[in-house]
Amino acid sequence: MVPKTEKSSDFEMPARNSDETVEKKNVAKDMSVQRRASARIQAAKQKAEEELHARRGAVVVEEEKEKEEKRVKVAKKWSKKRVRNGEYLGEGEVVVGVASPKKGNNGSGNEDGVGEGEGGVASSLAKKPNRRPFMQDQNGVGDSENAVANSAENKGAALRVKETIRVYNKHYLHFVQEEEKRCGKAKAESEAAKKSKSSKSKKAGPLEVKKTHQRPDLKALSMMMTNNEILYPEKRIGDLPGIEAGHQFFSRGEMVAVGFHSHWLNGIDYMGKSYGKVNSIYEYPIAVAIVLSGQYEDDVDNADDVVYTGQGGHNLTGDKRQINDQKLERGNLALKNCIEQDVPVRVIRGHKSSNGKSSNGKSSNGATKIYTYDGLYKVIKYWAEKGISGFTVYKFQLKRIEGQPLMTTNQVYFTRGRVPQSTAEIRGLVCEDITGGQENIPIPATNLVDDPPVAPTGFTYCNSVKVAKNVKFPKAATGCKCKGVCIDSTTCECALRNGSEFPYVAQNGGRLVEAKDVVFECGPNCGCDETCVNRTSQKGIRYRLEVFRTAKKGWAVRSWDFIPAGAPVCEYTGILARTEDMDSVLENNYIFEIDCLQTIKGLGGRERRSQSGTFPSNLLDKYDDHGSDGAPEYCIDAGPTGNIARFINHCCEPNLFVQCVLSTHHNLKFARVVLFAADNIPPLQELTYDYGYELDSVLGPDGKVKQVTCYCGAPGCRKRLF
DNA sequence: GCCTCTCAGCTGTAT
DNA sequence: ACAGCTGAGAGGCCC
Repeated sequence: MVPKTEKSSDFEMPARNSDETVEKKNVAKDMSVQRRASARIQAAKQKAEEELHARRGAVVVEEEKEKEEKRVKVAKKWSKKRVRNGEYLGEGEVVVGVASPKKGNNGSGNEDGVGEGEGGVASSLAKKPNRRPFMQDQNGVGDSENAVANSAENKGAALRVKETIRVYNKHYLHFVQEEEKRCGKAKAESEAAKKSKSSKSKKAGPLEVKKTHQRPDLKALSMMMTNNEILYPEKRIGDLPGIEAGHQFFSRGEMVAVGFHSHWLNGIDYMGKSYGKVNSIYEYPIAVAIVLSGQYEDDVDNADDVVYTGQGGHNLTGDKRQINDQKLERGNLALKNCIEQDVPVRVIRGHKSSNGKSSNGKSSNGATKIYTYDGLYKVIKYWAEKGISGFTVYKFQLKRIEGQPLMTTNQVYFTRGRVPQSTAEIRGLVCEDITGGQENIPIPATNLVDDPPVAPTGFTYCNSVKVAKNVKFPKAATGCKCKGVCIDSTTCECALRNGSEFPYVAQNGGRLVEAKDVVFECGPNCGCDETCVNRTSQKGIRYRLEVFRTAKKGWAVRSWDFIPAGAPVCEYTGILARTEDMDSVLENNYIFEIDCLQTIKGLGGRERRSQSGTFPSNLLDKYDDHGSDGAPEYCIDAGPTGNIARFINHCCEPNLFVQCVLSTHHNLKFARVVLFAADNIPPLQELTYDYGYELDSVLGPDGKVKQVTCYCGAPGCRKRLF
């Protein structure tokens, strides 16, 4: 393969991921050694939020008040259940009836979130004096004028949707953690009981051990309802701001969390008769959303016509067959009423993922089903017929409303179906494995942009961090004394360092529950073995990744597998060097400052992860020698040598986040830098993280502030990389 | 009008 | 294979 000099026009985001340095000659003594940081700067986002608030205006205040009263009611209703649901109380530790502004200490470390002014964007659009349900126009599709006026708010709304789902995922993982703890305890108790039983050979009392997990997804939803974290808690007709046709959800729970379809079990979501008391425009019940489950893969693509079977008459506990006649009531009646009153219905299609295995043979993901919003449909007609079992079933014919964006195959189908299954199927393959066999799974490179296509060159692949000669790397710390795998978070020393909690859940091969200041993993001197969950980030690449060429951003990375939120993607490797030694390096875009300490302390414009101070000050005393309150002393240079992480691009609204991890030693200055999934990431979506440059922080050779345009394309893009 | 009770509805996950 | 939990709607109760 012949290396090719890049055309500078290819690099509007300068020299990111290029293997050949661009414009070197123009830079004499450039101060612009651009360094990535683990915490992002929020200025631009905050500004956008403020503008949004201003736009909402004072009118909304009154409406919010009204809404607030309703929230209090809902919270009261839910308070009992919440107590029953377990110990984890979620963020804000909400007291009944008090609406809590939430801080989204999740994922990318973004602040704000859903809670603050929950449903705010929507409410300004939705609220009419007589509480008429939200509807953009008679067809349910906004006219162009409205569309323009709403587009800016929709951007914010899309972000709110994303944040809400992150909150849901966080609650979900907390409850998985709680359940794993409970099951672990139950297992240990039952084993102990067995032992004593056999030793005594006496009849022990019946010990009921509930092994199965108790639906952490449902608990997460309960939690969100209690905390008023549901983005759109009131049912609405028509589209919801921030969710356009083609939007993918990864569980029924996500849709409930957003308020897109308000039940995790029912197929038909409808507004009941009680809505008629406050709004006499319609005859209720009327349907607002339906889920077509599992029958989609045999359907014709872009099918605009749907025949939907009504609900009822099923044998719920047994074989799920029809055992009774369906009646024209509840959801069925709601759909019928939609015909007569010309009310559009949101149609969501559920698809099964074809397989859950990655090429390494391990079970790779948690998503077995995804749900795609297919747009607004109108119910054309309905009829009753005798079903296969001989009982009456109601059928509803729905037709997609015209004027909505057409679904492409990629949007409609789960993209996994399009993923290559072998190297022979890969289009534009330029390198079968850039790792040279160093990773568990080969990482191919593809190039459909350049002519002739070239492979990434100019670096040596290394799957672990190499230490520069002049750096004294800390010695390995003493570890925990656990045997086998660490289970008891009250005795495992590594868990104690994490605040008496394991930071990971075992589900899907290990997932980080939430972003932390720093994660203490088990290391070489620990008593546990390599299967211990507290070594999650040390297990190498888990997903089938691909390096691919883009037109504007150089190289980029995507996964062929679904990556669940909280799963580790890769470590950032390279040469661990002193930051001051890097000042003389020209145009190196691969330097990552290890700024764990600065993030914990919120120094240098970095956003703190733990607002509530979950990182105890005594620990900070223990792991910090107070010698470096200014700039990070050490960095990782992935320029000459590095791994897959060096190809991952920046994005202002990324799907990965940076997590500092300590495993072999406990020196924060030398923390490992690991990238985790902030969201559920579908196959073939580009992987990105926030480089975290502070605006105006990079100076050019002339001493002036250097500005570089960002081309990430995110709706909330800050327009500048730095 | 408010409160309480009943029951339809089918997914997610472990085995 | 099986646990899971909301919310519509009906009925009862009180003012």
